[in-house]
Parts: sequence; C-alpha cells; structure tokens
Amino acid sequence: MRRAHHPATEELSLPEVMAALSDPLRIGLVRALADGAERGWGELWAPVAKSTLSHHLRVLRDAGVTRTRQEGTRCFVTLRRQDLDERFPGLVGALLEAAGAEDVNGGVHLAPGSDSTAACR
Amino acid sequence: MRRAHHPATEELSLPEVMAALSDPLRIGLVRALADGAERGWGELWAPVAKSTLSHHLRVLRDAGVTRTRQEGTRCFVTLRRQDLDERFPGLVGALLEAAGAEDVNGGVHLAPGSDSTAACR
DNA sequence: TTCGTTGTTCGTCGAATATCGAACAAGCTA
DNA sequence: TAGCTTGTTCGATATTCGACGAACAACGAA
Repeated sequence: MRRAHHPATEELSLPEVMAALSDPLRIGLVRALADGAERGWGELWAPVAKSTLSHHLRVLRDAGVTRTRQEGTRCFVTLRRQDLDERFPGLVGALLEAAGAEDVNGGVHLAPGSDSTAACR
Repeated sequence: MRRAHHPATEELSLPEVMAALSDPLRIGLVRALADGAERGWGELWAPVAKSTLSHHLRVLRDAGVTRTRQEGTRCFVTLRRQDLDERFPGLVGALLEAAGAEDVNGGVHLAPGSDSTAACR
C-alpha cells in the first residue's frame, strides 16, 4: 500500500475533474459521500470486483475529488467538497442535484446498517 | 452530409454530458458558444485537423450539448443552454465559470473579425 | 509466527477515444 | 457542366479506459 497522491487545491484540473465525474459508478460514489461523512471502504458497495472499485476510487483521488486516509489496513474516504467548491463553485452541487434527480448511482450503495451517524465505529 | 441526430431534452444523459465536457478542446468550443450566439463552422478555430474538429462537434451534438443547423453546405451551431439548464440546473454555468477562471480552452478561439454581433453575415 | 483482512498493483483483455489524411457528398458558383 | 467550398465519413493507428483475476504488501489478531 503505497502513499496515495492527493493534488493540492490549486492543482485541480477542470477537465480531469469532469472526466472523473463522467462515470456512473464514480458519480454513485460521490453521491454516497455527499453528506460529508467519512466512509470506510467496506461501507461502499458497488457491483464490480474490488480491484475495479479500487481503480475508481483512485481516479477520484488522483483528480482531487476525494481524500483518502489510512488507518492500519483500513482506508477511509471523504469528499473534498470545500476544495472543489473553492476552485469550481457550484459544480459539485449541480452534479449532485442532477444525479439525484435522475438517480444516477452506477449500482453503488452504502452497506446495510451504515448511515451518517454510524460511520467509522 | 447525413442528417445529424439530436437527442431530446428528456433523453440527455448526465454521464454522457459530463464526458462530453471533460475534454479541453470541447470545453473551449462550449465557451466559444457561451454567449448564445449561433456560430458558423468557419468561425471556430481549433489546432486540430478538420476531421478531428468535426468529431468533437459530433460528440457535443450527440450528447445534446449543442445543436447543429445546416444551410446549404454550411453548418451553424448553438449551445443548448436552455435544455441543459432544464435537466441539469447550474451545471453549464458552473462549468463556464470555472473554465473562464482557469482559461481552459483547448486552443479554441473565434476566427479573427468574428464577434457576437457580426456572426452569420 | 502464522493467519486473515484489506486494499493496491500487475497483467491482460476488449471497447472506446483521439488523431490524422484521404476520399466522399452536397450544394454553390462560374 | 466543371470546379470550389464545406463538412462528413472512412480507414488506420496509438492511446486510454473499464473490467477482471491473481499476486502482493501491510497490518491486526490468534
């Protein structure tokens, strides 16, 4: 498990962020993180192999959309909402609203028994 | 020159629109159309072969971002701002603002002598 | 130390994308 | 009719992307 790279706020690239947010599964992941709560890997369920999920989370991280924190063998992920809003005001909000209206989620959902108050027990 | 396909407003797909807007050159094209004016092909200059430009304009059209009108051998293109705002409120505005702040244009610019008042002479 | 859990990385595959030049089609214009 | 202009389409090629399973690395627990 190598040290993950997180671009600084001023390094965020608009095309890269747009590309990261153009996949239904990744939109679903962002929606799952939209409430601002930190989520453990295990809470995020998606209909793909774990290596594929790891790939998508890496794309989001590399684009600066999410931040990953490591704790032992576990990883926790949060949406970098504030950084994104600073560089691209309104973009994430508009995306989340549109994705909610159309129910775009790529098959992603939170694991049973997880809610924003029970995260990271 | 075959009849171009334009998806209806209710057929617009969020991931597809996001993907169409994730390329710097296409962002540049959208910016060139942002004032709502109809532009002729010849007014849009980009640092790629004409077949490549045709491809990018097709991607935008197929995603429902732009509308193409044909007149003789010429084509004119407009941004479907109203349709996009109806389905994805605020998305295009946030993109244009961010792209303007970062000057993302993919090398696209309007041909010399073109401005919003002189279009389509 | 030996497992088991967790997430990353690697190799591979097929599909999609970006790009170019060349050929083509459709409509003006001379 | 014969060019000219304009934009699309066609191959061809190189790259990227999404997906998978397998192997690996790091850490906690038994």
